[in-house]
Order: sequence, then C-alpha cells, then structure tokens
Amino acid sequence: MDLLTRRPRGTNDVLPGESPRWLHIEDRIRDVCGRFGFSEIRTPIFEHADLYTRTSGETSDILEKETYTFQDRGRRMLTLRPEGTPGVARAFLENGLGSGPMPAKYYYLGPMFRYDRPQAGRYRQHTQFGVEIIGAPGPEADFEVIMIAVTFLRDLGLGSLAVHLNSIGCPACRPTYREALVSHYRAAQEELCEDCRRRLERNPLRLLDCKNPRCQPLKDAAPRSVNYLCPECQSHFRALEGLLDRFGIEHHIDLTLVRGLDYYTRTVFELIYHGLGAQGAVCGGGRYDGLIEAIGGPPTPGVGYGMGLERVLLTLEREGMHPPSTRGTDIAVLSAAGEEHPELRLQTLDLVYAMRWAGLAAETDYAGRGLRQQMRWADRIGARLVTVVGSEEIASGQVKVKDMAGGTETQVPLAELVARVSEMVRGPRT
RNA sequence: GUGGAUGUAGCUCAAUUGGUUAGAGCGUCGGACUGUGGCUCCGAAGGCUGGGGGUUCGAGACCCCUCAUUCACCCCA
Repeated sequence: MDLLTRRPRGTNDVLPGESPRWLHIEDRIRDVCGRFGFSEIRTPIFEHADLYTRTSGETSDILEKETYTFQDRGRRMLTLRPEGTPGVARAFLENGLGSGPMPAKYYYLGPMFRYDRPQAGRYRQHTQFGVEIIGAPGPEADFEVIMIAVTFLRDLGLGSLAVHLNSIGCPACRPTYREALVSHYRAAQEELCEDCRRRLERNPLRLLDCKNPRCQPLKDAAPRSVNYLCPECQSHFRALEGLLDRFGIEHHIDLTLVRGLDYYTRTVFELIYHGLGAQGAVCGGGRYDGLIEAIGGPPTPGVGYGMGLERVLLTLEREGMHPPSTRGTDIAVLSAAGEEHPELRLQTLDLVYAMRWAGLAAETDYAGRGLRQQMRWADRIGARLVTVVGSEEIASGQVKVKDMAGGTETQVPLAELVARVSEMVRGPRT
C-alpha cells in the first residue's frame, strides 16, 4: 500500500547530508586513476543476458538466481549488469579498442545489481569502482591493479590493509589440480556436508570455501593449487609476490581463496581491511586471460578488480573519518523589502544574480520573513557573510557586510559590493 | 534461499501485569525581539504505533501472516 513511499528493498537514497562522502571518494578515484594512467570507460547498465552467462560460467547460481534479468518489448533478454568486467570486455571488442596503444587501461564507476538478501554494506543496487588492464600478460599488470586499489584506499586513510592472494593456474595446469582435489575429496565423500557433496559434482574449487567444521580436516589436508602450477604460472605468481615484497605490501597467500567466477586464471586476490570481520573484504579481483576469447575475440589477457564503494564508505564511517568540508554559501543577501516593496525586492535579486554571475555562492531567502528569521536562516545554512538590502541602503548607496563568524560589520559602497565580497571570500589579490 | 533480533513523530528514544485523549529531547515553522544570527523562554505543526488479520470489554504491548531493517549463514561480481 505505501509502496509508493518506500524504496525497493536493498536500494538506498544518497541524501544531501551523505553526498559529500560520495563526492570525496569519487574525487579520490579520479585522481588516483589519472596518476596511474587509467582512462574512464562507461558502458551500459544493462547488457544482453548472454554476455554474462557466457563469461561467468554455468556452475554459479549467481546468474540463475541473483541477477535482474528481463525481456524487453522487443523480446530481447537483458540483464542489469551484476559486475563490470564483461561489459568492458565487450566494449573493448565492439569498438576495436585493441587497435589503440596496448595495454589498454580502464576504470569504471557506477551501479551494479544483484538480487540477494541485503545486509549492511551489501545491497541490491550497489556502486562499484573497478579497473581493467587488457593486453598485458605479465605479473607487473597484476601488481599495478593491486597497487591502484591499495593506493586509493591509503589516500582515503585506510592503510590498514592486507592483500590475500592465490593462484588458481591456467587451462594447462588447472585440470590436473582439479583432479587431485576431486580424488582427495572422493575418498571421504560420506563425511562431507551436504553443500560440499554438491560442490564436488558441480564446482570442485569451491570445496575450499566451506566453513563447516565437519569438512575442516579434509580441507586442511587438501592439495594446494600452488603446488600444481605449471612452470609459467608458477614464475608468474613468484614474480608478483616479489613485487609486493619489494614495495612492502602486506600480503598473505590464501590457499583457500577461490573466486566465484569461471573466467579467472592464475592470480586471484582480495583486499581485506583489518578489524572489520565479515565486512572486511572491500575489493576482489584477478586475472582473466580467457575471457575475451570466450566472447569471440582474439586471445587477449586481462586483469582487474571490482571494489564495493558502499563498503568502503561504511569502513570510513566506522573509522570515524570525515570528508573534507564542501564549499558553503559565501554570502546571504537578506531583504528588508517585505511584501509591500516589490521594487526593493527586485533590486535585491539584481544583486544576488550579479554575485552568482561573478562566481560567488550567493543565496537569498524568499522575501516575506522578518529580518530576524532571515538572519537565523542565514546562520543555519552556514553563510560566511551576510548583507541586508533595504531602502536605506539603496538610498545611501552604502551597505553593511557582516562576517558571521566574528560578528564584525564592514561598510561597503553598493557599487563595489560584488568586488569587495569576492575579495573577502577569496582573500585580497596581491 | 535458511535461522535469530528489531520496527512508536523527519531523527534519537519513552509509555506500569493489556487500561482513558501515545509523550520527551533534537530538528522544522512561528512568537518574545514587526531592520540583525548563535543563548534563553513560549507556542504550533508533525503519528492509521510499518501493513493486514486474530485474542480481549479494552492492544503500541499478546498470537498469526506480511513488509522492511539488521546480524549470522548461503553466495560473493
């Protein structure tokens, strides 16, 4: 019934009070991406449903149960994007971006959609900041992707991070590992929890994700993917670790880290923020050397991540960090006109617009309230300066400008008001 | 999808074993001070107690359903 006045489940309004936090982190994103040489790419919020089924794999119930998929009026099956990477890969191919300078380095920022049960920092519409490097096969690209995330979070003041890292091999070596894993688990099939039995059949790598105590002994004894890597995958992984060491980035090899999407190869990683428990993972990504080929392009390596910004925001709040204050009102122009002096009111508006066109943040209350109330209002909105325009001022050509913080008033010729206020706000020119 | 907790004014919270007309602080608007803010005092607006059903003479409170939030799972893009 009051569906009309309630937002859909798992969505959020960003209210004016919250907006400066978003502006701040968006600002930091654009800055760090510029420094790292990443350009923004904007792709549609919906894509053909096939794009995601083709890339993310059939094993995950992600796509069947957790996407917003619908048919449009032209009977196309479309999906609200659940993540950024497939859309970027598609745009890369469709627009022939491979003929530009390689590797291609992109970042994106925007809403993603997933149909699951909301929790704090986890919503049906959430905002992701992601980066992709396409066309760079070596470990330096993996490193750069991790570093841009680490640098961004450090810039925000969230330095207390650890990189959790693993390598899940490539099409050459992963099958061997998968077999080893399956035979290890098959031997003890009866002891497994229900979920794990299903995983064993459908997606064996996920066995390592199980938190059921019953499966722990078996999991602890399970073969490790890093021991099954082919020489190429192994040296790639070692080199990445070496780079992280060299730059003093805290990292742990997490042998149970197996990301959910089928397209990952070699490196997978997560960034964990210390002391946040289940909400600690702020960022996850990895290498996807087979993805572009899977959607019909030439074999092209890629690596990237997605970062959930609501979770970053939540972390900032829990750490008591505040965004820098935004520009407020420079001057409130109060009107002593009242309703019976329309001409005076118009002269007040003349002044307000002259100030705005000169670059000042000028505000005026809509006429009608008493001066006391207007003053109170100017105080509430945080105006730095206040001036009053009335018949006395117009007649004498002199207005007073009051500094709200100190309470001091300065007499200023009306003709010079805009210039003088600009000086007071910006500091005198030298 | 599974289990637990919680829903009272814009916000934070009250309301005796189930008992008259659901209160306070903050915020908003207005007045004291009708041409000067912050402090103080006064006043007003603002509620189908999330929604629906049930028990009862009587429900904000108890029961059922539903919606939403939240925590832990599941999953993690």
